[in-house]
Amino acid sequence: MHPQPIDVHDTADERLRRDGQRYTSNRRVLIDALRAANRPVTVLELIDGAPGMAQSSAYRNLSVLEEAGVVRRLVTADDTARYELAEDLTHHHHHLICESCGSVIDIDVPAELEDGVTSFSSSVAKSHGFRIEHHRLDLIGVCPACSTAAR
Amino acid sequence: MHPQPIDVHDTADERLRRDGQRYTSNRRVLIDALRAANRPVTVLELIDGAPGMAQSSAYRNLSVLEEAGVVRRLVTADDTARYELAEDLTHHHHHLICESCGSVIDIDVPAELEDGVTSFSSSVAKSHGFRIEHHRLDLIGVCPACSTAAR
DNA sequence: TTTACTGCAAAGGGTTTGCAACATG
DNA sequence: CATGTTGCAAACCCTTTGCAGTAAA
Repeated sequence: MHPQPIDVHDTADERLRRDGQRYTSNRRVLIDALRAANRPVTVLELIDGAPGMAQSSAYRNLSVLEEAGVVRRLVTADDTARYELAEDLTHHHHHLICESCGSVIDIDVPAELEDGVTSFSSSVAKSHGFRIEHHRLDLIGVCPACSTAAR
Repeated sequence: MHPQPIDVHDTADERLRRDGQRYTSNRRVLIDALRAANRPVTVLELIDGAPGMAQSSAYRNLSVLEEAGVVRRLVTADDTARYELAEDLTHHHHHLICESCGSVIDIDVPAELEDGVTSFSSSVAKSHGFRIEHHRLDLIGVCPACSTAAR
């Protein structure tokens, strides 16, 4: 996929510069937190994990990072936004969502299924005149912790 | 699937009663609007289409209807909730979403692809200890209207 | 005649924005 | 030193809730 391993910070820096933005320490902290999480995290989680960063800075920076294509914003089951690193900095994946507690886990999908989605996608693009940018395949249910807690 | 055609109003009435609720005229209006829309609609759209219904009633009723399994609440790209009739009152389908204007269109997925998702789903259920309730396969891009407007 | 439903208005909670101070190229 | 960035606080918007009155079983 990638000729050589991508350095997330270098890439972030580069993409921000392209937008006339700077790769500040707040932004670096956010990227590190997202990388460490390995799952989509809420803004509140990010703020809690980065004491000293103002809420507004977190929101503003995430928005700038999204604009630069470094992170992706998701809205899943609850109404709070979650962020993850852009797929070209990690890998293509999908999500397993607990509709009880809202937690999200990354999952990988078999190549055959992925291919099926891709070809379906292009046929819909044609029939509906859409330019399709990406797709989203979520499995939604109740996580082990929540089903245990409900007992 | 259904031995005989389901009447949406009868079913709504029945499911509400089961919950100790009544099928009032406000609720009927919402159901009719959802049925006419044939796509997920925002609460604001529903309120606009039902003059005289208080915002709070719309939100409360949609919530009651969701609880009764008559409607489904979605959060797609923008952060506003959208509602549609429950799938067992319509049919299983997926969504084509414009990330520019937020509009949502219902789409049907080929049976083979659907089967692939189902079997993947049960393997994930096993491996992660999740009880999987449903899935979501969205195609996300830019609708014809928005790509034209951008020119 | 009890219980659910309604509209109104106020509160709630995640997110955005105005502004003056700060930091970076 | 010009422009981007920050923190603070206020504003914003969608949604929820308290309450007193109304309607249905």
